[in-house]
Amino acid sequence: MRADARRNRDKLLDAAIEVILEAGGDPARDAIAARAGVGIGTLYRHFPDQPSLLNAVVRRTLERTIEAGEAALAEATDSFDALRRYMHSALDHGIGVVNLIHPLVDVRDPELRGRAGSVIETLISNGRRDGVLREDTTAADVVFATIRFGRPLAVGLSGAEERAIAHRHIDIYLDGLRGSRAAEASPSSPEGAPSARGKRRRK
Amino acid sequence: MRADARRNRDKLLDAAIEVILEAGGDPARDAIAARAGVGIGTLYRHFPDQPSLLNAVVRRTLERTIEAGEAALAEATDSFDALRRYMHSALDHGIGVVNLIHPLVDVRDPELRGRAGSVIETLISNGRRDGVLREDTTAADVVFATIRFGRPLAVGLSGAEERAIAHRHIDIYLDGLRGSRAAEASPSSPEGAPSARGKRRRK
Amino acid sequence: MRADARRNRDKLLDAAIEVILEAGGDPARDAIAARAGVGIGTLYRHFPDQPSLLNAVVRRTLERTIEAGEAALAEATDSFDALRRYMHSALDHGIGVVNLIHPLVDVRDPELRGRAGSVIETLISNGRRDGVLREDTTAADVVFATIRFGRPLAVGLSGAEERAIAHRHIDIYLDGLRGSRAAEASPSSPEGAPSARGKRRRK
Amino acid sequence: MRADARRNRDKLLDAAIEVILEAGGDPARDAIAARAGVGIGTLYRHFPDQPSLLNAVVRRTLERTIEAGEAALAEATDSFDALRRYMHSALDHGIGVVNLIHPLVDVRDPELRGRAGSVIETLISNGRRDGVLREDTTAADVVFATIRFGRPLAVGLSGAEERAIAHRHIDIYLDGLRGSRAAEASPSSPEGAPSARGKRRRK
DNA sequence: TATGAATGAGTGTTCATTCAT
DNA sequence: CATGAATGAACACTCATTCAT
Repeated sequence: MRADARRNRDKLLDAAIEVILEAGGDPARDAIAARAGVGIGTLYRHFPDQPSLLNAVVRRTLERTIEAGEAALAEATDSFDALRRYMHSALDHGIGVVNLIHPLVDVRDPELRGRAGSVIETLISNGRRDGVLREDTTAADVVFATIRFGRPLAVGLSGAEERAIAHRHIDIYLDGLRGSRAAEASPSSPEGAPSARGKRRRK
Repeated sequence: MRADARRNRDKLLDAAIEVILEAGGDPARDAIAARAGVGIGTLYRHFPDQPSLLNAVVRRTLERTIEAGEAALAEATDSFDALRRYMHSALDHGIGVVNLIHPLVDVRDPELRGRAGSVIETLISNGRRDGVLREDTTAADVVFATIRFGRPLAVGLSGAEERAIAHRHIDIYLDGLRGSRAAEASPSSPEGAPSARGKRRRK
Repeated sequence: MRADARRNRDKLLDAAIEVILEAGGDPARDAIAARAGVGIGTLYRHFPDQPSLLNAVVRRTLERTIEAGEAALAEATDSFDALRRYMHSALDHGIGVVNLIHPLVDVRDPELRGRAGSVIETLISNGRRDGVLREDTTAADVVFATIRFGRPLAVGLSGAEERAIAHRHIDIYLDGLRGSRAAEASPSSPEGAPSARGKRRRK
Repeated sequence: MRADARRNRDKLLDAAIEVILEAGGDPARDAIAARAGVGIGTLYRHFPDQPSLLNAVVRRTLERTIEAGEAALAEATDSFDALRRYMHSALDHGIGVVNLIHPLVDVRDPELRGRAGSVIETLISNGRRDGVLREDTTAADVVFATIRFGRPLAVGLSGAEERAIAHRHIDIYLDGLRGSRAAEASPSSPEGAPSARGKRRRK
């Protein structure tokens, strides 16, 4: 691939992430091309259809998120701190796009999925081993929640406000994931209730 | 207003809420009309432009949510339970639409805003007074979070899975909102609440 | 026909003439009904389809115009004055609607056509007999021109300005229809010009 | 601008003038696009909204009309002939569109307005200087009348019949604008009539 | 009989995608 | 390869007409 073509491809992906995080999951094509400073034809040359563009966007975001998780595992002072670093980093890397555009996306790459799953599992199992996470913590509690906190609330807040609120929500949520206190505080634990309730609640 | 016109208006609002929660914040007009079982012209008679429809949707959702909050304050066994009931009810009443369509909406009714603010403030101040919420809990910690948990993740999950995950996330988040004394304050955990709540919550 | 029904019919016709002269030849139905102060259903009861409404409008206008012509013949001081009175009266009676809506109208009533034709022919033949109209004056020179001057210019002028301009144009045009002067004044007649011009003009 | 784009723009303007003169002032967009032989999207690319299209149409017509007037001033044998050439040319160049679509149009270009006004004023002042126009001739007598004669009567006449009638009406009207003989021909002028008439006529 | 709500075909406009330059 | 003009299907909206109240 020629150098200029590679450069255009990168500009397009960056532009797509920006536009998606600003305007939602169904980005206007010319908006992306205009943001990237190229013609609409160039966008279609690099990404002939919608899935190919969105897949590339998700892939780029996932790669960055996984790297953030691996770094967190390597650098964190303890296993709770590792999870915390991971979730905040994912937010900063735009993990929200995954959710927004997912219906149209199909990232199958086994290597990528493997690394992503591995990072999450390690974060959770370390936390449970060290007694800093609830015993019943699942991957869904981390993955889906991270995606949820990455989505813009889109209520007219500035980007800075959005980010501040999201980080705050993550901190509170992480506190809810702590095992120790929950375990101590509720010896006659209500743990069974939620799942039971869940079953009854769904129609 | 004629009886049939009122009926159609209600059908349209219900349909709009359904479609918005399924398909996102910019619902296709014919989809709403078709869902309501009326012609497209009828939709435009009742809601001549997009803001008027979305405002009505938000208003209806807010009214229901406020009522749920007032009921929670009246019926809850303790102030943490009241907040818990409120957040789960808001989710069940489709609070997520508020977020999704907010950019186009402008609900100014002071009476409604007053009631909404009053419910939230009471829930939080009661909780802090009783030492079951973090000292630094703010309205934003409740309002924005409730909206966030109300939004569909839209990752190809069924409606039932969506709801189960959202309720689970709320429970974890609520645990994170517990104050320092929460551990001491709730040794006799609120076993009854969940099942009772569960029954009341289903429509 | 009940008295109130007759009243509604009249109100609708008056409203239709007003709306047509203001907004052009394709009047919006609800605008007419609203102007008349009745429901849209009432309009359709009286005039089940477009032609029936427009025919009634044209008929009413023609009747008034014919009466004006007959009065002009009876009261005028001379035959040129009769024609002048007729054209100005036709303008005041809204003759412009005839032209605007004609494509959709089909006034066949032989009696009406007979009276209309008779008035015009008498006006012209009297004028030629008295030497106050060009020898070559035809019915088309009067009928089509009268319609033309009755049409609003619609260039943002007020109703009063419109009427003033139209009456002024009629006076000038009538002067052009005078016979004596034309005959004497253009001995080196411009007759050749039109044909020569005609050749150049047609593409 | 690319050569093909320029070509399409011209085709669209020509088509718009044709359609407007045939069908009236609110031309159907697909009709224009179809007449021009392009897609509807192309029309919107060149003229994103109605005013921009109609402005371009008026501008083109005005330019042609002004050129016709300048040519008439340069080539005419006398000052009455110049005015006659101008009015007939304006008709041939579709001056009628100005009137039909004016409410939606806003041609502000000072240079264009200046040239247009200058041509008209010169035509009239020359005519008055040479004694071939009524002393009280105004620009409105020429401009508005020219527009009026340019409008189709739309009474089911063919294009050729329309044009023949309009040119005939112009010739008669021009005769009415002659000054010298008007004074001589109507010594017992009907001056009283207009005002008396005026009283009766105004409501 | 009058009313105005409901209908849906028709028209206006946007935007994803193709293709000539 | 890059560009941006052209295309037309899809969606938004209006309004003539019908019909329940």
